[in-house]
Amino acid sequence: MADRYNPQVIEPKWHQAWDASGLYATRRDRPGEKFYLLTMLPYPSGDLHIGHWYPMSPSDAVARYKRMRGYNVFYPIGFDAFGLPAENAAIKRGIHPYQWTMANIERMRGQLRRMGAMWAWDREAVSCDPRYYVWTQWFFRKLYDAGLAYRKYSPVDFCPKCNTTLAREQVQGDDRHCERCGTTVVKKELEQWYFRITNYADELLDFSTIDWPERIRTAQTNWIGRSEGAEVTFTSEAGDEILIFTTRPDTLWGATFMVLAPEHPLVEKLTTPEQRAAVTEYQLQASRQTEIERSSTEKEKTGVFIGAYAVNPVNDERIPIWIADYVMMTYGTGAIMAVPAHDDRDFAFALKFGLPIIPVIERTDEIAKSAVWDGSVGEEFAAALDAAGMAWEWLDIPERGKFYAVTLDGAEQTRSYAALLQAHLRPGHWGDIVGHAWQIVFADGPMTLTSADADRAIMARCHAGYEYTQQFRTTMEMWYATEWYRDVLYHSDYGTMINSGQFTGTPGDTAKADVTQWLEAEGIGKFAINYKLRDWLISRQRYWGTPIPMIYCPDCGVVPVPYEDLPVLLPPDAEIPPTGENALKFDEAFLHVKCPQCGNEDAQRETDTMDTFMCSSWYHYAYISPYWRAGETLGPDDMPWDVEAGDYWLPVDLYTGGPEHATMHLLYTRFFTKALRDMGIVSFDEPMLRQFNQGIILGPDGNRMSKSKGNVVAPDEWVERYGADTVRSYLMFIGPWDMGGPWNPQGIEGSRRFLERVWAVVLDPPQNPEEGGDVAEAERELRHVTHRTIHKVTEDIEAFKFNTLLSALMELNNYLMKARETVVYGTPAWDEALDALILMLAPETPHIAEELWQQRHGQGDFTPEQSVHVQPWPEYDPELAKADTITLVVQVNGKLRDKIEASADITEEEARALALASPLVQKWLEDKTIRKIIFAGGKLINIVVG
RNA sequence: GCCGAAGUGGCGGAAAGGUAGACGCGAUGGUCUCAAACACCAUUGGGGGUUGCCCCAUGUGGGUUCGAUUCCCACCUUCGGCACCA
Repeated sequence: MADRYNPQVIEPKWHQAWDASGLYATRRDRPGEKFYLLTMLPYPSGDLHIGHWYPMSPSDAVARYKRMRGYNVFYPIGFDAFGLPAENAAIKRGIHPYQWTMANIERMRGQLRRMGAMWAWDREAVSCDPRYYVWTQWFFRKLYDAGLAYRKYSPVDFCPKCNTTLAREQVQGDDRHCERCGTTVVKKELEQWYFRITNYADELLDFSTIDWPERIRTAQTNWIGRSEGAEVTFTSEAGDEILIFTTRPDTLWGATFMVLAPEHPLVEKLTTPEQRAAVTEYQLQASRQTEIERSSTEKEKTGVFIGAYAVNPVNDERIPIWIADYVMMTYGTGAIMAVPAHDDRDFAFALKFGLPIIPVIERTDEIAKSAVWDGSVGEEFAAALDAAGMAWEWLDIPERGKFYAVTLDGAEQTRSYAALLQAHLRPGHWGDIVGHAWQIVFADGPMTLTSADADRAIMARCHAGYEYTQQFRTTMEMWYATEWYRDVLYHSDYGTMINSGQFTGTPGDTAKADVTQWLEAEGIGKFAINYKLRDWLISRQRYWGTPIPMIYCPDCGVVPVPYEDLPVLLPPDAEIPPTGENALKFDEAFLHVKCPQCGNEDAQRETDTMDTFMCSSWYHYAYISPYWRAGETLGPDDMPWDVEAGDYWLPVDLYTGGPEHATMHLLYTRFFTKALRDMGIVSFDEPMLRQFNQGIILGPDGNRMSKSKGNVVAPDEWVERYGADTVRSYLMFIGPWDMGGPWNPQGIEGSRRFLERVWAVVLDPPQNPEEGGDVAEAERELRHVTHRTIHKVTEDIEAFKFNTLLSALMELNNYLMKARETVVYGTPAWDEALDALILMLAPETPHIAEELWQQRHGQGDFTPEQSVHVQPWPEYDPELAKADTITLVVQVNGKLRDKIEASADITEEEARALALASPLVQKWLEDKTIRKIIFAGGKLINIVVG
């Protein structure tokens, strides 16, 4: 009997042997292609939980697999070591952020090594090391020199608790809270540094050269938010030009008012004295708004009329100008034309404030509705509707009574209905048609809602004729009161233009382009594109980050730190103020500096540090040659890594990580590479060719793991109990890698049992061997099973389907357990099967695979050439995988009726004969005629009877 | 509201348009044991039955097909992200 499987012994043993033999040193001498596999670098928060292992175990398996396939694999790791938690820990515990971070990194290195991953530790890079951040600063300077970094005085989101500004991506939720600590952010006016990521907006929308998950591409596309439309100049009555952006120039004729953002610069000038007080009050309220925690997501529209009017340039209509907080100063031009008939926000605003709503685009479905109140027409109306084939029903509104609710389909029917209605109306009464047409039909003829003037005329007649309508300010408001109408009152279709002067009748598919062209010809407006994407705000008012290498001189102004003076070092002895304020502001030695341009002694350093996403935008380059040229003097023409090595390894072939970075890190790093390309530093357009996002491992209760829920799974204790191989394989077995799922503390037992059984199959002799049997046949069957498994496992690992990969290996092992007791034990086919099993386990469970491989093939002292992890991946032989017999599935009308063992190369003729001969099948054919027989894929036959 | 993902046994989950529930967990019964644990063997979607059988079942309702968990249409639910972007 061999020793029992004891991971506590073999795992440390192999860690040591692998390290000592240099097995995982990065090599370029293998015959195959290079493969740069990158997994998102961890933040050293202190403890690794199982959530860190979840992305890393499968990534490591892929790296190992690729190596067995002959690739030169580069699989580096490092630490994203700047950031707020270190500073907060410093305040709380009186430890310097550097010490805190380094202690955590040391602890995590140990935990990561216990996983047995094949990381290239010789290429480790830590972003808070001055030898690292000197290059982060160098990149900042290059971006500055390229005009991609600029400083702007602007209102920014500021977290009072973290004491720093946040990028737009880092502010979340309706209450606009800080991503990190949950505190509601405030607006602050500060001088801040930005990167011009917006220069690359269009290029960032192009994913054609990279294989990234759809959800990431969609998230980035939505985030960049490109819209095409037009900029159009409206003019105030006093002659001020008000520029607006619209995606719907085809709706210009329906603009019945304008809305400016409360902070729009023209508000001051345009506001009339009578409205001044109300406007100022509203502006104040709006500016405070982000500071107030909003309790509800209901966004009731608010706004104030500023007293002034503008002229709609397409039809010379005089329209009022309002301010409202639903218009953002930061998007477009900060001013809009409001087209309430075809924009839901404008529609809600107009309804609330009684502004006219004039449809200028036809519905594409041509549906119309008409409500005719009981008594407005004679009783013969119902029969007339039926005779004309018009759909109607009686509806009853308790306070208002009954009405004929007529639904009309198409222009033709709507027209004839208008005539029919008019003919049946009693004197002094009316009925409305809404949707495809917009009319009030009176006994003496219809009035149509074609303009704001028409709206006023209609209301005047209604008010005079029927007291009930006097509560309504506009025709649309009156119609809106009938609930049954609501779904046809507003739409945003691209339909045929109506009520639009010379453009009336322009079809929806060309309307936008036609109007834009005309606007340009008339000099009223021009084609324009807008993005939601804003420039990347990188300034952080914190100590623990990369100092921004800039100097402010009383004489020269903003002066960049010369390349040769880099790095600007963080003062290691800085005192972290308990308030969380930036220690650099109080560090006299850091702060005061001589101007590098004019020598003025009163210059000051920039005290802000960079967003840590700057560090992670280029870490995959740092790994190429970590701490490159440390201590040397740098210049603008240097290369930030070993070019020869970079040319070999770059770009990243596969990037694995979480999808939560979709609009931050993954967008920034693409921008960064494109900027480097334009500087001539790299020659490719995208940093990572392929990306795969894993899911989230949940707590045993199915919830996200968090300290507050008390459901965090710590890997250390599980490794102690079961070994790293069991933890690794269980994490891969739970389910599809990209789906995540709950950690089941009982489920892991199965993974451990599986490895125990592998151990037993490989090392233990038969327990109750069977006597006799056909050896050749048994070998053929075993080879069939082995090669089918190789095929399946190879396909699965290529597709990152580790759960089904492992279940295939379990099946093979289950088969071997039974086969061990037969004559096949000890045959060449048996040995081949054991080797294949071990080789296929090597990527997922590297320690047990190494141990078993060495027990079978080891020759004394371990050398890296002998390792299971450099053996070639088993070859799949399709001939051997083929089975001799199949189970022919026989269906009658698609229902399973019999299964018949048959030769694998059975012909359709033979299959028919077999199937029809089956008594189980014949039962279902009695009294029936065979209509058709389908023979599919050599494994199924379906008899169709009727 | 918009975008994305997903609904299959008691649970995690399998199924190139072709035997629904692979593999594993749990459960039940058995072997071993003084006993327990481990291990091993058997059973394990629901219902019926004449027990070498049948019916029902993949969120709901339709459709395409000889055949649908898979494709199409509509809807419901859950999770994740974005959210007044003109």
